Amino acid sequence: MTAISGDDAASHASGLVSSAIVAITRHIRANELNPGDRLPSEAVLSRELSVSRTVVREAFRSLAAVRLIDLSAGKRATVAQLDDRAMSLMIEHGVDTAQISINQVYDARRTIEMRTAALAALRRTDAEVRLILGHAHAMVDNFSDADSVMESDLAFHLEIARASRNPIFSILIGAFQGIARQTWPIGWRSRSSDAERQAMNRIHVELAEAISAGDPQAASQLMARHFDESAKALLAAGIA
Amino acid sequence: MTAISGDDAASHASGLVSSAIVAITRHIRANELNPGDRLPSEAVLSRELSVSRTVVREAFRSLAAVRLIDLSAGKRATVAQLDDRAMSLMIEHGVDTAQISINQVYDARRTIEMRTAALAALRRTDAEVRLILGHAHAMVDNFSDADSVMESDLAFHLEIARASRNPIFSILIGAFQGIARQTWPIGWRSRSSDAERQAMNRIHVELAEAISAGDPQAASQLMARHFDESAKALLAAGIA
DNA sequence: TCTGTAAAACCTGTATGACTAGTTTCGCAA
DNA sequence: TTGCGAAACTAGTCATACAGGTTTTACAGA
Repeated sequence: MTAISGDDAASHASGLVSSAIVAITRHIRANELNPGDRLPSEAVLSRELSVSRTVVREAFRSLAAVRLIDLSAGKRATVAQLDDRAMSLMIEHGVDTAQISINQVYDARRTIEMRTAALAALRRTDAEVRLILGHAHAMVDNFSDADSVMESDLAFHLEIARASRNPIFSILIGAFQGIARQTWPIGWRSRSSDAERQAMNRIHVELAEAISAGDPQAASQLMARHFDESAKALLAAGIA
Repeated sequence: MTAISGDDAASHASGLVSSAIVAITRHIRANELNPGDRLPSEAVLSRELSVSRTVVREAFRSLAAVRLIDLSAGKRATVAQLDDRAMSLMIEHGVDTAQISINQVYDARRTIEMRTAALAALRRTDAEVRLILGHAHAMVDNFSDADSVMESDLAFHLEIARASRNPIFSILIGAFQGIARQTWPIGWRSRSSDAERQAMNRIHVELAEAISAGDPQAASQLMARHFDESAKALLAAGIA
């Protein structure tokens, strides 16, 4: 285990906390730590970096916020597994503060999900196909319960992202779901007839079947169609 | 200005710091704060939430780490503008800890940049076209200086993302550049002849011209070709 | 009345010490 | 050898203090 060097060679960001953050990430890299591995305690770091425990704690909090490390009472900090929590916060903040529009989120999702659908068609396991088909059918079956349909919808898209076997896509799709939960009911209500709603549900089933059949082109095109129709529904409801 | 409620209705995350984070983000939402707007001081929040200043500070650090707020000495915290710093950290951490492969980063970039190229062709201003063409030509002109070519290359892609007018894409492309800086020289060296290198540079010029001409299909296809050839070069260098 | 400036008030960054509560380690006893 | 309990370790939170920025206030001069 390499000792942590206290000097602040990299990073032009000022402040002891920033330096500590750099030192800690360097420690993770230098020792090739993997998710689950433990970091030095606050007391040790505080000594090695010659800063107060306060500074180390704030650095730890910062790293935990971007999900590089996990913190919990009594235990040492550990290297974390990637997840979408931090990214979700950022996206929601962007929308809340009018820096990102709903349409922009939709376009990003469409772009990414056309790809996840194609990759899922190529790479999905049988177990994944069962899950994806299951969510699609659940949407059709429970279509009188909007909330339940929404949750199946979200799970459907996330499962496709997982089947694409690229964690970047999973994280991004996961991060968009907070916003999706806010806009989904609007799209649902703007589809005035049950027929329209079931038509949307049917696209999901067709998409699941394309993935099941291992047809990336069809999967990608169906995903595109799905997003285009959702965009139309939102437009009808006045979402810019 | 609404007062901040101290209760912790939302979020199952335990701990006073997590509660404070929730309370502060709720404050931003409830008061519809925009980038640049000031938050209450640590002392005020500490009083309103009935926690120590330590807790508020750690919450602030967490929010600053995900770039929801800006901190600086003596000044009150302000709502921040979105940028790619936090996302960069996450991506680099994912690669460092073997949770994300270089190929996965490339696929994500390819997916997104095919779209930014198409959108840029549709939406770019004349000023943006000048910048994009400028970067492409700089690559051709300075091609004996690898470092300079790389920086132009990165700036080229980022400018296209900007011209796509979707901040989500800008942030993502920006976030990938840290990794790109690490792998770029490998791809460059694996192109053994100057002819090969200039061929790559020429694709950039053609792409810039497609964007300039307002041809989204061509721009998208050239971007795809560019990534496919880069992937080939990396494959030749043994990057999985 | 308006303006410029200096002092006062305010605010964050960092350090220290203390105490609680959760976790790991280690040695002893069965 | 195993199981258990005490000791050592560790993080969470609080209170306090002070240095060094920043903003506000109030006063003096025009």
